[in-house]
This record gives sequence, C-alpha cells and structure tokens, in this order.
Amino acid sequence: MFSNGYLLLTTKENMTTTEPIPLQSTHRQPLVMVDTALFTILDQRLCLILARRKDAPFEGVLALPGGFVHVQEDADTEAAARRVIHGKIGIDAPYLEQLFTFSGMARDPRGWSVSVTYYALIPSSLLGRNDGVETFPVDALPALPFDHGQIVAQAVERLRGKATYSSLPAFLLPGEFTMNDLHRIYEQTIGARLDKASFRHKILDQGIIEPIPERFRVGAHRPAQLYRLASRMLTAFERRI
Amino acid sequence: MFSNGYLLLTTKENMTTTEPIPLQSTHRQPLVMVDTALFTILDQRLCLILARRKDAPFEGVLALPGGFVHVQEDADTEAAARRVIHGKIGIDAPYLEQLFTFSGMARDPRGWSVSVTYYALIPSSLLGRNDGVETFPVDALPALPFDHGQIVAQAVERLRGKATYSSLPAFLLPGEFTMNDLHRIYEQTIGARLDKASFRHKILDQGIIEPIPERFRVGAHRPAQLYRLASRMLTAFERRI
DNA sequence: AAATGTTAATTGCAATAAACAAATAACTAT
DNA sequence: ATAGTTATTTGTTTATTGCAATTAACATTT
Repeated sequence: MFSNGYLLLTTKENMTTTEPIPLQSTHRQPLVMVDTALFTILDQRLCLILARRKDAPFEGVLALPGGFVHVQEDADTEAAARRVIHGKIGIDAPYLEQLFTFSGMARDPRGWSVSVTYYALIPSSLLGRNDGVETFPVDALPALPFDHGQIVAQAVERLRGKATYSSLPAFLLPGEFTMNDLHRIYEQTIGARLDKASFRHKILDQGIIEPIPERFRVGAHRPAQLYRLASRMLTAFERRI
Repeated sequence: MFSNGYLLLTTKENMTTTEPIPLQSTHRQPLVMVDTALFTILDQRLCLILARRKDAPFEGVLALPGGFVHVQEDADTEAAARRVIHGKIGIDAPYLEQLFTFSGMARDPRGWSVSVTYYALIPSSLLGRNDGVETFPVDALPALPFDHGQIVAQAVERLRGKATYSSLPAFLLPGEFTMNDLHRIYEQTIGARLDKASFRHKILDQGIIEPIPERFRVGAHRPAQLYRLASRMLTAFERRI
C-alpha cells in the first residue's frame, strides 16, 4: 500500500485511493471549541471586546466570543475563529493569530473540553454598534467565566512580547496615523514608556511604515506627518481595503 | 444563579453546585489527538525522534509520536503529550511546550481532525535503546505522513526563534557541559555561526548557567570549566534529578 | 627539556544600536 | 507679536555586538 516508502501529505488524490477508515478513538472524545481575545484601542487604551453569552452555561455573562467548531463547515479552527468573530462584530479581523489550546476537566462545567484560542487586533475605526458587545480596558476587566481570565492573561502576554520587536501594534490603527499615534499604541500594548527618538529610529529603520507624501495632520501644533503600514506588511486582505 | 455578577474560574466547588449540563454541540465533533516533535542532539547535530506507526493509517511508516487524547485519563493535552512521550521513549521530557494546533479535513484520511502538537527537548544522554524509534537530523528527514512535515517545520522555526534569546538549547545537554558544548548546541539549533566571545558574554550575563566549582574537563588542551544550568532555570522536575 | 599543537578563555577595539537630554520647527490661539 | 503646544531633529552618552588577536593550560612529540 505504501510501496513508495513514505507519503508526504495526505492530498485529495491519495485520499480517494486510500479506503476510508472509519476508525474511531476507543475513548470518548472531548468537545472542541474556539474562543477569541479581540483587542482594540479606545481612548488610547488597550481594550478587549467581550460579548454576553446567549446560552448556558453562564448565560448572559460577559465572556470571550467563542463557539463550537463545526466539522462540516469550518475549513479549520482558524476558519471557525473567523466565523465567530464575523458573527459577533460583523467584520473580518485584519490580524488573527492562534494563541494556545486550553483543555481539561476543570475549564468548563460541561466536562472535559478543548478550546483552541485565537487573538485578533481590530482597529476601533472598524467597530460599529453591536448588540451585546462591550469593551473593557485590559487592566480593568470584569471577572470572566470558564478559564477566560487565563486566556486573556496569556493573550496580553503574547501581544506584549511580540509588540516589542514587530509591527503588530500597527494593526490596531486605522489606515493613516501619525508617529505619535503609533508611539502611544506601542506604549499601550507594551505597557511601558518608550523613548520617542529611539522609537522613531527603530520603526523607520525596520521599514514597517512609510510616510504618505504630502499628507499631514494639522492642529494647534506643527503639522504631523501621516504614515501608513508599508505595503509589504499588509496581508492580501488588508491591501483590498 | 450568578448573583455575585461574575464567576472567575470554574472551581471544583462551584462545579458541584452547578447542575451538570449534558449540552452537546449540535455538530459532529472532530477527533482530538496529540503529536509530538522530539528534538535531541546526536553527533552535534539537531535531530528529531521518529517512531514507526503501529496502526492504520500509515501503519509501519515513520511519523511523529502521537496518539488520541484520553478524556478519562489525561488531565489535559499536555498530560496526553507526556503520556505519549513516556510510552514511546520511556522518559519524561525535561522541556515540553505546546507548539500549535493543526486542524481540518485534509490532514488525516479519517476525516476532520484536531491535533494539538507539542515539542520537547531531550538530552541524548537520556535516550536508551527503544524499539521502533529512530533519529534523523532535521535537515535530512524522511518524508512524513499526515501534515507532520508542516508540524516539524513549525517546531524547528519555533525552536530557532526562541533559541536566540533564551536558555532553551541548554535543555538538550546533560547535567554537565563546557562552554564549547553549549556554544555548539546553540549554533546547531539556530543554524548559524555565533561569535565565541560574544556568546560567552551573553550567556554568562544572562545567568542561565553557572560554573561548577573545581570541575573541569581535561584533554589535550587547557582544561575546560564545566557548567550546569543555573538552579533558577530548572523546573521542579529537573531539580529532582 | 624544549618545541609544537590544540582547545580554552580573555582582552581590546571598532562598529552599531539604544537611552537620555535638549534644541529647534511649525503651527494655533490669544 | 507672543505664548503655548506638539512634532521632529540633533547631539551626547552608554551599552551591545562583531571581530581579531592574545594568553592560558594542558598533551604530545622530538
């Protein structure tokens, strides 16, 4: 059957030649769900988007948006996460990344379960009015059901870890922003002070943003150069905006 | 029922007061398994431990050690991974970390599945003789079944990413090692040349290892100081060794 | 015993990057 | 015009890193 030694990846071709194996685990299988930590910036503070649960357990309680994985419909758990996010706040997240998979007996009163968690960065400009959706600064969250507190803690840690040396926080901003906007966002996500001059150098050297020619934000001060994410930083999705 | 507003975490206490909710997902649930990428150093090369599969599909083919999650027995997926590793090579992995959760229709001929993957670092000194277990340099692997090639690629990437600024590679070494041993391991895992002097400085400044007083490795050269992982770097498990 | 070879460990210096402090620029509002 | 506000730049100082050369402590060979 495997005369060529090894098979690399199960493609659709060899799936049809492989007879379907109805093998089931001899053990009861857990529930598989996805939960999402959605970050945004409001009033220059790093915030989390929470939604009131529609079903038991914890019906009506604020929690991370989540749901079961739909084996028939979802291509994978990331697709499930996108579906959950779209269903909850009506938009596609510009930045979405798998965080961690939580599991065990204790996390859900329904029993042993697995939750594949994702975190996403969402510019507040994309947020409309949504029923049952509320935002909270990450340093002033309500108590959360299940192990969602743990999930949030890990999401914040990951975001902070990545923010220091990547373009991540820029995804929390709208298309145009000033150097100071970006500076504030980085300070918020990292949770510490950053030197303005050094920050400017690092960001520009890395080439993750580019100035928009002739575009400035005016006000009671020297006009501020407007920047945008460098085109090479954008996903195919973003470029379409 | 939730008169105090919110519940933080589902503890054993409130699990008994919460009536068991036999709620099931309205959708068919996927198979949940764990797969492990086990790294070790042999002949000063970064290697991966593979095992021949005992069951269909791909029976007899070399693959990442893995298995189904046992809802009854496993505390969580990490416990399942530890069980798999122990069953396969008979030891507990000194360093074990969750890598990524792969999912979807295409990865397993049995249908839609979820694999929570882990990677582990195992000093070759702990490896005994094991039936059906073989090691391969990561840059000379056989073709692998399922999506295991992808899993390995991601594991190597993660290891390389973390190695640069952490104590990770030190877990691939036995209890005592020289600065040169460590230097070689870092070069292997990172896959690039590192300046010896700078390396020495960085490692010692970070305090991830400490010299063992009065202990040297002798040979046809100036005796080399022996080091060990600084005690604060060790897990509770490691300290017992 | 002296010379040689080998690897360990240290040192010095140039290049680079980061942190800190301050000055200057370009406006608005009064 | 002047004061106020924020943007941007310019130095100066302080680590960090990369590279090359040097010294140390042996074993081995002659």
